[in-house]
Amino acid sequence: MQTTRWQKTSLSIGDVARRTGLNTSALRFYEEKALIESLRTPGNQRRYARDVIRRVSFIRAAQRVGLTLEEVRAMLDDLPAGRPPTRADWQELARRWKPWLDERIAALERLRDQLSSCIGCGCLSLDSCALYNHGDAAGSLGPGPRYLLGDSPEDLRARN
Amino acid sequence: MQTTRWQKTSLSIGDVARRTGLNTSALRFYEEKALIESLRTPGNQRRYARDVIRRVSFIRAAQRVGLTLEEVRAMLDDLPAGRPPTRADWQELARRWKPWLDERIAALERLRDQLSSCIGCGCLSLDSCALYNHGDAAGSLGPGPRYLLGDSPEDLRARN
DNA sequence: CTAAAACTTCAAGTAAACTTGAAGTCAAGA
DNA sequence: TCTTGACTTCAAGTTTACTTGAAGTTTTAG
Repeated sequence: MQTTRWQKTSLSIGDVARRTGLNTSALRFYEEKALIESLRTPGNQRRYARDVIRRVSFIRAAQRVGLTLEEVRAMLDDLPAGRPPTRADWQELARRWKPWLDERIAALERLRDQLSSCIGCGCLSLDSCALYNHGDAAGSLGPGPRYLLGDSPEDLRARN
Repeated sequence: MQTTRWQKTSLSIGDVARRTGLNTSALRFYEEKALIESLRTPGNQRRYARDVIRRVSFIRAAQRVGLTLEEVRAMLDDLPAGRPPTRADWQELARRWKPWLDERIAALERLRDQLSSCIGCGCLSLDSCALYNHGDAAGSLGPGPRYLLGDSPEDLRARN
């Protein structure tokens, strides 16, 4: 474990793990998936540029709102290759991301409102109920678990 | 394939699949996970009560906002056993669910605002930046993919 | 009554996002 | 110098939520 003396120019995988809260195995996995990159020491150990922290943090933030790693990779591909991204580069990325996030929020709000008005409605004509419209955009998300940030129902129940 | 003559009292697995938009295999899987239940014909085929449609729709809706099947099962366990749930039962469930959904929406909004103000800030003191606070509640969600409803970044880019 | 459609079980496969373990190499402090 | 701790690769395992396929049975329409 290296102690920060002045300003380190390169970080070991353990350094990055500590600063991002991720496991080293996750970082190697991300590299394998071309989400991050590294140089090697003569002894074949990874050394990361400082901006990898920002990059990893972005990845995690994106995951939290429901993006897959593939989707995140696609977004990160828009960042310039070869040179470390500037503030403007990140801003551009954020700008592109925001409407997507806004849509996501809107969809969640729609669903909440639907549920409030529909789940309790007791309607017997199932066909007219928004809950039963399975033909909408969110129909087939594919396999695998999907969850977001926040509490589980258990947490909520425990709280009352 | 049975044609609805008057009002059927029990539904085959194919009926339920058609009405919910799910695959029959998914319905068997849900039953295995105790999310739904069925009776059997003398020939060992499944027959569902009509309220299974509502139940399945609820499951899908909950999944869309990010609940795991386990979490959904926990919520459904609050419904009365033995008798078909009444309108009041569903209302109660919706009531319990709403604040959770609201929290979720709020968290998404917080994240959006953080990103708008933070990603583009170019701050060099990483420690003070919200993006870099990996110690928050959403830190460890475990393995597996997580995604929600909505467009992928590709969709958004294609649209402009 | 018979053929086809729909159903049954069970085992195995898939995808995403990692983790774990084995077996060995590198780096840093005493 | 030596001994840890940190690192390396690679293969295999884990979880969630299903799907697919094989091999056989039931139901239903004609």
